[in-house]
Amino acid sequence: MTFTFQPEDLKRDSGKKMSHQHLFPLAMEEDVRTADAKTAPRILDHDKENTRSVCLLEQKRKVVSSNIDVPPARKSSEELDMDKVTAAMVLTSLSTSPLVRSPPVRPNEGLSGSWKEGGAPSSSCSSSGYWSWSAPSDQSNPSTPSPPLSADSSKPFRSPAPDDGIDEAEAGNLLFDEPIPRKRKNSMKVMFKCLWKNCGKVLSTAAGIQKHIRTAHLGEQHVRGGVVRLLRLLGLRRVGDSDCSDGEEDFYYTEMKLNTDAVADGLSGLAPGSPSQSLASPPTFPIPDSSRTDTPCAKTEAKLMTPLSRSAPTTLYLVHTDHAYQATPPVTIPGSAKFTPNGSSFSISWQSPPVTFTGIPVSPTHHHPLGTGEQRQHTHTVLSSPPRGTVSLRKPRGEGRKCRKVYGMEHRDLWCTACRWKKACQRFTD
DNA sequence: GGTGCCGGGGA
DNA sequence: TCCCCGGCACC
Repeated sequence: MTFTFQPEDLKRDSGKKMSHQHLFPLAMEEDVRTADAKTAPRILDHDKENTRSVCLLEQKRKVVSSNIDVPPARKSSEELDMDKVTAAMVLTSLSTSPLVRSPPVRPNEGLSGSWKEGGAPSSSCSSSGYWSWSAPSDQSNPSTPSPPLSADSSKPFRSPAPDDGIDEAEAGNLLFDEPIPRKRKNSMKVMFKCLWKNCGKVLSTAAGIQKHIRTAHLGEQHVRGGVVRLLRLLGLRRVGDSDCSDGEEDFYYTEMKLNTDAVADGLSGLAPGSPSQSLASPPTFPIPDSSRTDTPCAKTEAKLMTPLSRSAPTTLYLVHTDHAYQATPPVTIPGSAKFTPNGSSFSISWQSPPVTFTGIPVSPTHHHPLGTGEQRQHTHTVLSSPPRGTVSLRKPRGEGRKCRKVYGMEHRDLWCTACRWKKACQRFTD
């Protein structure tokens, strides 16, 4: 696969090579030293230049090979550095605000690569041009769908993190959403990915990922810093946090911007539910092939909702709660999310009301003495029908016999006035 | 098509 | 305010 960014990359590489001498004199010195050690006895200026040029060539080769895709064999040589790289990358991503972070500005760009969608290609991916491709197509032709995803392009967008299996699964999942460029504009979501080795869990909230890291990786001794962390999560992040008694987990997760469709389509298997995640973190289910299916996104974060199908429950929920007379919770979301409740199902304690997603649509529990069936049906109609333009809060039709039925047309004078006037019957009220 | 009833209009 | 009716939704 060829990338449109390659010229820029090459130019950048050349520029980097030039700047490399100035910006990283130590490395140059080291190279020169090693070269000098080899050719020390016969040091001449000309020889120096030669060795320097050789070093430049080598260095250029290094830089290029670190920026442009390298076959996977490269990983073995650099795998030991990945932890450092990952740590640096996480530091970078943490030191910048997730909202204003600009992908191209990134130290360690050559090695770590910006594995966000807009940045340089990831060095660990043999064909990572997908995300980088989408960026120009975003600008030039926003309505164009993403390029044909060939089979070998299924390793997009990925971090150089060591956990490749999970990343591949996740990346493959992220590929399933088609026109990423357009959707990314209005439906980006920041996810948090655990960078712990062989973990790679992705949660939708920092709290969730921190808790995950804390509990799953760092151990429980960090719970004591929960207050500090809570303050930080409440917007006081990294303020007064200098003692570093806590927050160690910050270095084990990173943020990544995801398309919400990708999230919606593929997030379900990502977060192995630490059951006390915050409300935004999606519950997960064991997916055997690590491919993501629908996620039960019946949560408050509308950002995670797919605009079409998955927004329906939310919309219904909102519409539903708008009508106060419909006292029942929106549990009759008609087959919206195909929950596959495993044994423990999940009664996540997020605020979305008493929904215990057991997979069975719960019928409203009105206590109408007579006419529960009709009432229920009416409620269902309200829920399943789109919000009408004409808000006709038409009263549900009374089920009892009315004057018309009781007395018949021939005894219309016996009707109640309302019935005579074609109004709601006042005699046989429901 | 029958029925309930909302919305509107005329007196 | 009373009375009537068109029209709509539901059955």
